Amino acid sequence: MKRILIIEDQAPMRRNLAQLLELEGYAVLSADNGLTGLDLARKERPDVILCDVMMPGLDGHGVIRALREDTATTQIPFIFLTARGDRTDVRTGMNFGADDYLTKPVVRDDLLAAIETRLARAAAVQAASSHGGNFKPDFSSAVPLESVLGLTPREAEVLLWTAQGKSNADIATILGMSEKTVKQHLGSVFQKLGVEGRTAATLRALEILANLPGTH
Amino acid sequence: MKRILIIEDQAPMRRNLAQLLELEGYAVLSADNGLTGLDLARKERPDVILCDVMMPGLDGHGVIRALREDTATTQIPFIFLTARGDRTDVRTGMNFGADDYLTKPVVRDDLLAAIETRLARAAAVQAASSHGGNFKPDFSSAVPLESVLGLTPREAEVLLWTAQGKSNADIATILGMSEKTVKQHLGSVFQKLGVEGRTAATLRALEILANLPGTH
DNA sequence: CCCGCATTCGGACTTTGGTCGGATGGCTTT
DNA sequence: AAAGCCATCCGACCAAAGTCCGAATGCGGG
Repeated sequence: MKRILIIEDQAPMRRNLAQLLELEGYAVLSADNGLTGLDLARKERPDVILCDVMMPGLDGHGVIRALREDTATTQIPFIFLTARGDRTDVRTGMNFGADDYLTKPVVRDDLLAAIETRLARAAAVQAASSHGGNFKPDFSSAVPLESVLGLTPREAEVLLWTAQGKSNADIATILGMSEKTVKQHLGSVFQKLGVEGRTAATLRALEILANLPGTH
Repeated sequence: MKRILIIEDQAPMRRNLAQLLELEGYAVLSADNGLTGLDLARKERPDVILCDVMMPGLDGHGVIRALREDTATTQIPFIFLTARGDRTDVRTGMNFGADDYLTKPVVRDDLLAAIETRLARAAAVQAASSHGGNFKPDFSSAVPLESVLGLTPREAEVLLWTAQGKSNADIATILGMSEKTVKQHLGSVFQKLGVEGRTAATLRALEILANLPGTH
């Protein structure tokens, strides 16, 4: 079940929204001010956040700014609620990284449509990144292995080819060395990584090569 | 350099936007109608799309609907341009999954702020999914290997343990069979996957085990 | 200059991985 | 019921991987 966080200082409006969403099958969390809302968002990581702009203390803009600064909450869809016709408010909110806004009084259909759209969008992004081609180790450079695992340049090169499924003989040809030397280097690698066998070493290498930033 | 696609049927407005953005250091692509815009978006995968709503033929809503249906373009930030005060247009656009909107006439600062915000947001999402521990193969079940690679249950189990760096002897103990049998199954696996050696097979297995959806 | 280190290679050996052929039992097809 | 397919299993044999010696080269810093 999807979880929605409502941050709204006016009690009747807050209860209205909560009731409406609960009837639609959402799990609702509520906060009556920016600070406790921010706190709840960080702790609970809701699927969508609904937040009023005008609030005493920490207002909606402050809330989203704080959320967007934290990598843990930065991708949570954020919809804010604003008074009708206040164009500047809307723009500043969107420029802080909000995903949508709704003008008060909130119409039921608009609210539900906005929430569902943002949920669908978040799901699409997630699916694209976790399903599509997420596992793409970068075999273009041995440097990361060298620095992260504390290997020598040559050892790192040998491991790089090993992690691509090459045999010792192949690697010897590729790197222009004797097969004995390949074995020698691999032996050092095994020792430094504390593993036995090339497959275990490959796993360690892939952990690094597949988690590199900026490989797109 | 970031690439921006402008879809706008009115030539003066289109040229204005293009010039402004080029001065800011963006690479600009232009289209004067929905269809060619859609085509360009699919081929070029720009970093941001700027699109007018009112256009003869395929309008802005049609464009975004088509883009959101295709997984390749679904996460491209989409900002649409609308005539002032047309609240319904804005809402339907947002409900199709647009990321922001701007009211015409477009103010320079609003435009740049909106673009930068969406770029930053896309970058944040990307960083979160491709940087933090992305490589987490799920070794809890052999079924995916079985179905995706067309292996028998036993073969899939053997491959599952092989991909975790276990030796044939270990696997024999774990699965309660002779080491010879482990070898036999692995041989079949190699043949079915068209690979030589356990490390190459491990890579193929990880491609599947690390890309499974819903492992969060 | 000498020491440490990375890199290179060799021989001889043990262990592991991989292939080939053969056997069993369950299952469907004829 | 017989024939065939397939998954599972195993033994013997050969090839590759990995280990334990030793040793040569070249490069940088105390």
